[in-house]
Amino acid sequence: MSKRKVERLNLLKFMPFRLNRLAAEFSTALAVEYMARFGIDIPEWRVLATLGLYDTPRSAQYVVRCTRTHKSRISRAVGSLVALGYVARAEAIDDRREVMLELTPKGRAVYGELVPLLLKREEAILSCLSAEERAQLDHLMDKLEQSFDLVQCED
Amino acid sequence: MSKRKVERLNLLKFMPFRLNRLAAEFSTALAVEYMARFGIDIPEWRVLATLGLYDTPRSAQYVVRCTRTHKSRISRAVGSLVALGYVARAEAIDDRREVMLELTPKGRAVYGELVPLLLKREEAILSCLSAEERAQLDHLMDKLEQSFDLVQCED
DNA sequence: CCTTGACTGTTGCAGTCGCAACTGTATAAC
DNA sequence: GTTATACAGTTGCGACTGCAACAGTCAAGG
Repeated sequence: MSKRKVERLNLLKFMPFRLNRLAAEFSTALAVEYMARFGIDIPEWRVLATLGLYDTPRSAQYVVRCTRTHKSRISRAVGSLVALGYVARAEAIDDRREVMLELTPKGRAVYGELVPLLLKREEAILSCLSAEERAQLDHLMDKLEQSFDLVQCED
Repeated sequence: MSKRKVERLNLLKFMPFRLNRLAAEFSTALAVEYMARFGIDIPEWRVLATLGLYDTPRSAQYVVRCTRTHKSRISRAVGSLVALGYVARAEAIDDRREVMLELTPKGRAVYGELVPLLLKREEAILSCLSAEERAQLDHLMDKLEQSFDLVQCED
């Protein structure tokens, strides 16, 4: 009796594994656009993307919340971007603990050049899905993100 | 003239970013099950899962292909698992370059204990989706994986 | 004012990762 | 048999990451 059959798990059907693989592949496919061309990596791209979305300076803390990336990672990414001349640091006037960040003209130029390339790449990858499937994907991501409380990024 | 409006990109709607975040959150939520309890990390879990699916030994190279994880990472993960007594290494008879791997009884016990826990966790996280939505998710992942050629893992 | 606690951003440190070089083995060509 | 090429797995090394400790700043309470 007993000796129940062992429950098995197919890694290829296991969602966290699949998501990790897909995310890694997706990122790698896009990274070629900014890695070599502009000398920036993923965390740096995230800072660039966050700052590029607005026309007014944002604090580092804001970037941390928006990108859900660890503050040490953001801090170092900002350091690199400043060294590259893409981002300028300035003290905040109202709260001198904060570091206000904004894109330099050079940084804006890179942003303006990079965004269409990345959107085109994303589009190319998602082109294996129909319009309806893409809407589904968007919807599913929304729901999963909400269940993880990943959505807060107030303006 | 000119000075076209700069195309912008909302990171929160950008699929590679969303996938990365979701994958990280998903993995973290599951990692608590095996990290503390059995002292293994993600690459080690992948090896365990691959070997646990079958009753016969597999080569390290097989695990590499199946998990799409770099061979150095697999090599080190196997080292840890051997040290923990979960996995046994043996030379292959037909090709002495290969290292054949199989779970020890202790490793099988861990696998048998771990799998239900992980499936339960996965289930809990995906429970925010309806049955239809889950089928959609599965289908979308399949299509995206195929477009990346992530599917090959022959038996 | 002064103390306490909280918050922002930086940095030292230890752990992890991927690349590339290396060892040992197999296979093919001669 | 010998040589050359290809492959499996390991390991040293440099790069990156997160954690925790830290310095500087702010706000509240006595």
